[in-house]
Amino acid sequence: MPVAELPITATGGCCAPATREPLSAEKAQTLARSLKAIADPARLRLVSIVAASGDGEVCVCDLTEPVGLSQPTVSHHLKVLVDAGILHREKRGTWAYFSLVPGALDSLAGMLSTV
Amino acid sequence: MPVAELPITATGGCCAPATREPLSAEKAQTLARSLKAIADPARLRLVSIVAASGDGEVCVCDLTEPVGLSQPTVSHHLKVLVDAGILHREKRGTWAYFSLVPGALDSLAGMLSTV
DNA sequence: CCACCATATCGACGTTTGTCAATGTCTGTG
DNA sequence: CACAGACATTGACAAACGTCGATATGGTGG
Repeated sequence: MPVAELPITATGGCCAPATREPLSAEKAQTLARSLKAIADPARLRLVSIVAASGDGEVCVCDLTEPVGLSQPTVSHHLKVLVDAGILHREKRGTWAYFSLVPGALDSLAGMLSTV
Repeated sequence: MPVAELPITATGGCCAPATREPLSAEKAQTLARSLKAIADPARLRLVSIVAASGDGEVCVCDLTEPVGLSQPTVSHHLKVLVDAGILHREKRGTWAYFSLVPGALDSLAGMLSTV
């Protein structure tokens, strides 16, 4: 499930109870899936490289060498990140350009700190 | 490595360059290790239950039933969370009480959103 | 001291994950 | 059209992971 579709927990609301409700099994499942997508050193570095790039767009050929992994492996990691809604893929001609989905990481971070 | 020991990235500093440096392999490795610790539905629920408890302390016997897992499995997950610096274990008599390490999840969330 | 209870550890098992080589697909070029 | 280059997909394999039953440990109460 893309990060953007994850339900936001009770924004606003003046009277949150002192003891919150624990996560349901389903919400824990979906949140864990998103976190698993980013909880990998290679994928963290890939996301980091995309985020650090000046124009916010990187093609696979620019990613293979910095992480020191084969092209199929990098492609696999990118697919995981795209499926999780963290990266966006845009194919132009022969190349595929990847960019950060705005707010995706922040959304994940927010849900993590309110678990 | 406990979350508390993870280096904080460049707090302050007025002149961060426009394009940040990508994560080093070592930092990606340690951050991934911490994220993996929390990126599991059972562990998310365990942390959630501890966080939602009124007095902030829960013993294992109170955790086994809500997550629907065997006692050894719950004990294993709790060990992972303690080793990651997310939960704190205090043994009093026969029982072991678990509590959230203050700021651990927030620290993780912060590093996640600045990757 | 012995039996009991809560918890931790061990050993085993099936599943998932990360990785690569080989191959497929599509696009631009000679 | 044939070829080359960029990327995706497939298949295979080892390593890591989640889970449980059995067992060990260590404090409590009779």
